Formats: sequence, structure tokens, C-alpha cells
Amino acid sequence: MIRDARVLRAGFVPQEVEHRDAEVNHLSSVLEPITNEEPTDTAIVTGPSGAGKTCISKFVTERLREEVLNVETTYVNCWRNYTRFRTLYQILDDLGATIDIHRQSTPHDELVDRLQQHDGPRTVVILDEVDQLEDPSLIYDLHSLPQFAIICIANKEEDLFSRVDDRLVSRLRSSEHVRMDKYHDEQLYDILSARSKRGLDEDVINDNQLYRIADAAAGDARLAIGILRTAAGKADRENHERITDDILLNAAEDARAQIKQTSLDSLTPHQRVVYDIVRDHGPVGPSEIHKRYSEEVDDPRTKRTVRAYLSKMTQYNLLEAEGTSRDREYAIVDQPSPTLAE
DNA sequence: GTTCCACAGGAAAATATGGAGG
DNA sequence: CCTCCATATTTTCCTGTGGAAC
Repeated sequence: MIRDARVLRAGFVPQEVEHRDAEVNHLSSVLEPITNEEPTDTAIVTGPSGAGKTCISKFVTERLREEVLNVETTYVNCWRNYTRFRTLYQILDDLGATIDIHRQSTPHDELVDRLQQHDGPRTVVILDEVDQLEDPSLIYDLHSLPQFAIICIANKEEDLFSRVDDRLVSRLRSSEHVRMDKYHDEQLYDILSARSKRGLDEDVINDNQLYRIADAAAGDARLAIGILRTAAGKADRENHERITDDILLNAAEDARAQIKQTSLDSLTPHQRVVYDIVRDHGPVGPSEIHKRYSEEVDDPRTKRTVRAYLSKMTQYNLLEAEGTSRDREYAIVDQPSPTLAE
């Protein structure tokens, strides 16, 4: 029943992007000068999760590569490569210029020099989740290298601007800004429909079901496709001919649970104990968390470390914090369960 | 107001971990 | 198997903040 699993996977870039013509054209025109070996403005792409930021960025750069011979692209997820060194290393690695970097304590500025001296083809650098970068001045360094075009992807413009210094803000303000909104239900339906046509056999899922997925995903295309993938996978494992309403009912919850489980699995045993304490006793303040945690494990970490755990789990969206000072309390984030009911 | 204390989170030193090369 | 080096994690030390008791 699954014809092509790739098109349902996260990170898949389709042949045609639905409902994002304006944004695609906008971004393309920003990158246009690169086809004439000219420097380009930095592009900023913002929008909520699942709005298609990463997708159109990859789509546009791939199309650029089809049209023009002398262009390279590289994609860096700054959430995973959040240090200056890792990000630069990732870019150099994609350019194939890392041969002798690992050895010795290569001075970090050396990496920028290395990029500066890079005289290969023009390169488009996609910096995804750029607001997660611990040192955003990296953008400034890249910005000043004419042979690189930069696409910065972030959730919110403010999150990005609030963390960079003034000279960079003024340069970024003048750069081209592509804003993206959540998809409407109709648009999500079109996306789901296109994916299911390519990814699934015929009649595996009907229109009504697709609409319900679109509704449950609340404008988030990544979640919508995740739900579809989960449902299709389950139906396939259970040897159904098609996706039944029964399977679909649980798919949204399963898709969210899967995302959550992935985050949970990435926690260390100590972090997991802390998480369980907040889950079982929250909302609760840091002192009590640390007290309970110390009783629970053999070799407890310090309060400072536990605070770091809590802050990390807040970033991961596993916990949420209420209050700023002595009144700080942590709790499990309550996820509104999307309804896939008819 | 003033003082106190728990808290957040930065910086840097200390320590643990992992992976390459012997 | 061990050693060495780079990286990752943890601890130590710290400053600044804001609520609560006085």
C-alpha cells in the first residue's frame, strides 16, 4: 500500500511546492544575482513550525542548481550544530575543505579564513534554526564573504534580532525578508493529497480523512505529514488494504507521542529522573526537584547542573517554566490533543 | 524602603567520554 | 589493550533579578 515511503518522510523536498509560489519567487529573486557571479543579499525566512521554511529554501536552492552549473549549496541545522566551530566546520565539510582541520587546535578564526579563501563555485548557505546559534555573530562573519549567499531560517524575527549586536541588526534589517504563515486547512489538504498520490497506492485514504488530518494539524505541514506517515505505517504493518478510521483516530496522538518519545529518548538517565519527578509531582520548584532527585539517584549532580537540565528540557518543549525568580515552577507541558474525530 | 534568599544563567575550570592511532 | 587528544559534561564561582519578610 505504500508506493514511495520517501515522500512521507520528514525533510522530503517535493518536485512542486504547493501554495508557496509568491515566497518561492521572492526567495529565487533574492538569489538571482548569484547566477551572474554577483554577490547577493542575505535572505531571512521566518514563520511558525511546519510552514514550509526549510522546504522552500531547499527547493529554491535545488532548482537553482538545476539551472546554473557553477553553484553549490550547503545546509546546516544550527540547532544540532549550535557552536560557532560546528557550524563553520559543517559548511567547510560540505565544501570538501576540512582535510587538515581536525588535527591540532586549529584556531577558530582560521575556519573563517578558510572560507574566505575558498574559491570554488558560488555557494548558497542555508542556516536553519539560526536563532538557536549560541553566537549569532557568526552570521556577520559569513555576511561579509561575497562568494556566499546566506539564507537564515528562524521562527520569529524578534528572536533572531534580539540576540545579535547592533551593526548586524542594521545589516539584517536591510536584507530581504520572506515571511511565511501557517497553512490554511485547504492548503494542507492539497499538500496531503499530493503526497498521498505519490506516496501511497490509490484509495488507501479518502478525501474526508485527509481533511480531518489537515484540521488536526492546525496549519503545521510537518505534523500533518507526520500523522499521515504514522497512519500509513500502522495500516501497512497490520496488513490493511487501506487506512481505516480506527487507525486514523489514534494517528495524531501517536505522531505527537512519537515526537515526544524521541526527545525523551535523547535524555540521559539523570535527566530522565528529573523529568519523571516533574511529571509526577509538578508543578514544582527547583529546590524540591533537586531534593527529590538527590534521594532517587546514587550519585546526584549539583543544583546548577539540574538547572541546566531543566532549561534544556524547556527548550525541547518537554517542560514549561512559570515565574521568573523565587516563584519559578516547572511543569509538564500539556499538549492539546488534536481531534481527528469526524 | 531594605535585606534576604532562591533562582537564572554566564564563564571558566575540572572532569568524564569517545575515538584514533599506536 | 593503552594513550592521547578533542569534545562533552559537570562543577565551581559568579552576577543580577525579583518576591517575601521585615
